[in-house]
Amino acid sequence: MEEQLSERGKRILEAVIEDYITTAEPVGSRTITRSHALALSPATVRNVMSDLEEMGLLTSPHTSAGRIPTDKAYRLYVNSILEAKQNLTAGKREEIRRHCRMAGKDPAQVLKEASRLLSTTSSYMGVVMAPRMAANVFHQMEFVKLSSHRILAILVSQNGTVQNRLLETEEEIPQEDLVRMANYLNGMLQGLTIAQVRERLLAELQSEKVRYDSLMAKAIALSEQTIRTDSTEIFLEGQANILDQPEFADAAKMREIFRAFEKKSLLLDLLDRSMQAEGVQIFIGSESPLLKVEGMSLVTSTYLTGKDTVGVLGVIGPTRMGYGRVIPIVDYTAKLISRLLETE
Amino acid sequence: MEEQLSERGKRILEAVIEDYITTAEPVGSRTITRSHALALSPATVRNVMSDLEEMGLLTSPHTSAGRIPTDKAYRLYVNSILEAKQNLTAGKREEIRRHCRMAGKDPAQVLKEASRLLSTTSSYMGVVMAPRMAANVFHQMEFVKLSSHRILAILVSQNGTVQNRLLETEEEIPQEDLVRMANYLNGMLQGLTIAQVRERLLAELQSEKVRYDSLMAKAIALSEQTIRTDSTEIFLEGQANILDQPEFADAAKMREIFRAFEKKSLLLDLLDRSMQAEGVQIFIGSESPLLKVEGMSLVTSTYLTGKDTVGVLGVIGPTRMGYGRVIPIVDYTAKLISRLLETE
DNA sequence: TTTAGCACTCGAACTTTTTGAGTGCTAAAC
DNA sequence: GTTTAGCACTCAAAAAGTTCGAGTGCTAAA
Repeated sequence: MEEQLSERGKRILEAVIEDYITTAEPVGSRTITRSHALALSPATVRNVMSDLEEMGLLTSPHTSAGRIPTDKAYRLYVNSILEAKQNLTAGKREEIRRHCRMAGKDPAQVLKEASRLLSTTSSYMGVVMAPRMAANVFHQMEFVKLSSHRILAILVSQNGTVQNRLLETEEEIPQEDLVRMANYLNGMLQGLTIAQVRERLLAELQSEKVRYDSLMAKAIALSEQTIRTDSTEIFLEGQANILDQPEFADAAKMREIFRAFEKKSLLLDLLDRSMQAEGVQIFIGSESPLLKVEGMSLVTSTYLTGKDTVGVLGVIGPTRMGYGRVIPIVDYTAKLISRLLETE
Repeated sequence: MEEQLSERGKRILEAVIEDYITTAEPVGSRTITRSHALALSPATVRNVMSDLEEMGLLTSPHTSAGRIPTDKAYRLYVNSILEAKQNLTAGKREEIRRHCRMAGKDPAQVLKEASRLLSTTSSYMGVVMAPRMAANVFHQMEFVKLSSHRILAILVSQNGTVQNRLLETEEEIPQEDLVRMANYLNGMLQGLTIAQVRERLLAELQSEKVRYDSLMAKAIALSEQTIRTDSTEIFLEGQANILDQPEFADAAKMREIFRAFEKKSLLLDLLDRSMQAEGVQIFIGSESPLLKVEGMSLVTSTYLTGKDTVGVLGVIGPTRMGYGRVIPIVDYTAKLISRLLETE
């Protein structure tokens, strides 16, 4: 631990990690000398590996097996060793762009597609957290009368997000009243964020002015109902991909993972956390309670609309994940999505 | 085969099936005499079971194991033996109703919720096929201008289904033109089904009248773009539930199942097929190519809006499924959904 | 400092043995 | 003619025992 890692140590650690990433088997000293053209004998490598184990970077599942990297080793790997390799080949870029036919899709569809995209290109799980509704900018509201007592309220945000809600009314409201209500609201709420809209509506409900105008009171009540929901959506795609990972081959483990990701609240916490900082972030196994148990890692990046960070997306895979491959994928996808969501 | 099934044979077959459903283990003659209070010795039961095997209703995985029902036996079971037990307890009904907070949800959300509901109450997979968009009745169309070259087209059906699409336009279209376009279309398309709308739009595109009115031509082109998509949506929920089924304990099998249900086209075929007949239908293992390989069964029921069968929902589980429990769940849920989707 | 050599370890894979649930058949009992 | 007790037989699954080999740590020589 205290001793600084030598250049040679680094190279060998890197070799162990990379072998382990591809094979999922404990790596022995022989294997390394063969595959990684180091001019060293297995015995020497063994000595170094022994040092690395001392430092808490490697462990062996049992005496007579090879060694596997610890979470600490992965952390070191992604922080310092991996640095240089972060650009995507033109081919991969093309592949990502080709895969994503986003024309004519509204934001929710774009994000879902992005999640699928992340999962297929990485061959792990793709995850996208949608922007909080509250941060969207109100554009316009519409009341569509479906039948005498049923009204469909449609809320359109500046970025093209549509939210709708069926409302049942006590008494029938004539069509022209609905139009007037919508006009009134649209005038009042133009350009506010949804969060501000919510505040405004609540304030308005109290005000004198409204109390004497029953139509406007109704308008506000209806729109308040429409806007009430605010669950942050998470798109999680490609869960079947992790079935192919050898470390999850046994049924019990699989079940555990599926259950863990079924309730999305823990995942939400984690994604929220990764929204604090901008750009690519990596959570490795034990660094998060959700990932720890299952031996998973998460690579995320925030995405923007305009200049504001609004959401986060990423890839979830085994701790033994091809970070060098996944990081640029996540990075590039985030930038792509940011561009697609631009409100122009 | 040729010999008709005796009353005693029926009772024993029923016993085998019910035991097998609960334990997932081959059932032996001893077990039956103990658990099912038949006044018979194991030896007698053995003779009868031997007959049943002859008839192709039972098989044994190997000589010294108990017996398991064949698909043919399940078929017989659900057709003739099960009949009487098809009503749901009040408690279960209450549970289903309680689970489903549908207030204010549009049809798509209702259906998704229904699928989840089916999966949790049955503890298998829930599946719902949404009504074909083409069968919906056009209610109104709206063009919302988001920015100079981006228009959000919103299509509302009579039943509250909302479909929207972002359109990029070459030149800027003024707000009042958008309103006029919408009015024109709404007048023209009122009350048609979406299928008819599509035809009408294509016909209109050809017509003389439109050719000289560029605004209307534009309107029709835009709405035609909006309406173009027609993929039938399928909501499949609770896939994690099948992880708990002992017959799928090994990883390879699991993977196979997940892969099979990932591409939904085969499932779509099957669901389409079950829409031919009204009410509850059951597909057992070998009766369908999709289910055969994985040893699964499907219990479906059609649901209606008004008097028209519009969609189908159901439960997918192992062939060894608690049919007696699942059938009423599916039946009741279908009726519930039909009621919720009523357009009044 | 590096490396060849060697005894040692220990899980994985394979083989053998044991166990017991379950069968089919026969002959006696009802 | 059914039904049942009795018994030899079967065969997968579990348990116990073997073998195998990748990999280690240590020592001593290069």
